Amino acid sequence: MSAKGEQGAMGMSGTSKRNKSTGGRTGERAERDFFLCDPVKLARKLLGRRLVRVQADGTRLSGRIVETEAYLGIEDRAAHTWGGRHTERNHSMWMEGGHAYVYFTYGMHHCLNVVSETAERPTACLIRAIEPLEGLERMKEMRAGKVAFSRLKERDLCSGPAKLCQAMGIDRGLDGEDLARSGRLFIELDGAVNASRIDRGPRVGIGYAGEWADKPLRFFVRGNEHVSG
DNA sequence: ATGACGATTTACT
DNA sequence: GTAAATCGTCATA
Repeated sequence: MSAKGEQGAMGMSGTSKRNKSTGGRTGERAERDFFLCDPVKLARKLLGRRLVRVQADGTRLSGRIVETEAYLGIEDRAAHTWGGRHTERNHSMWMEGGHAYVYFTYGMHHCLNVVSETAERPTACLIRAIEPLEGLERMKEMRAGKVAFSRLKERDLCSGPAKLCQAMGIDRGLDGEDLARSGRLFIELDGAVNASRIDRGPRVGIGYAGEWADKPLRFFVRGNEHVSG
């Protein structure tokens, strides 16, 4: 495919330095072509990358993506676009790759997807977990209220699709956001994960999807503490 | 207009 | 381990 933004291009040897909690250096940003591939490829490519959320007051929150799920669109019974469904809620899944699809569920939770492929194919990747890197204190505040502030551990902040949305202040106001252009929500390319460190398994919470429930479309960084479940 | 249902999380036995 | 919370969305009527 395109030369830019492909997997494995980043420094693999131990010399690359990782900037922790204070976000001094900014990484190279994911451009449009990064997202224009099938959702399984994107789910793997997203692992290790940095999800960045810049809040209204300028606070920068970020985390390393460690768990994703691919949703294959019309044929995929577990996908919101199954059978060609195109509704008000899932409209963003019918946008070009690189847009955000944020939906509300269970009457209280939001989940973030990264749309893949072109507008003709309504596919996406669910971001299921990130490892917090920047703005941990702010994330803690955002999460507090549900869980007693003092009892919140780092691994409680973003180890689930709705938790990370709460921690980063992601809701339907960011539905349809273009991650390739937005200043509020985007992906930085530091830290691709080697294929040998990626495990896969069935997707979570879609038992209703018949044969599609068993397909191994969930990807995660093996052994990472922030992976859900 | 209405009823059933979640791509989840938390608290509790 | 199980169950409650809680309401926007969608299919059906």
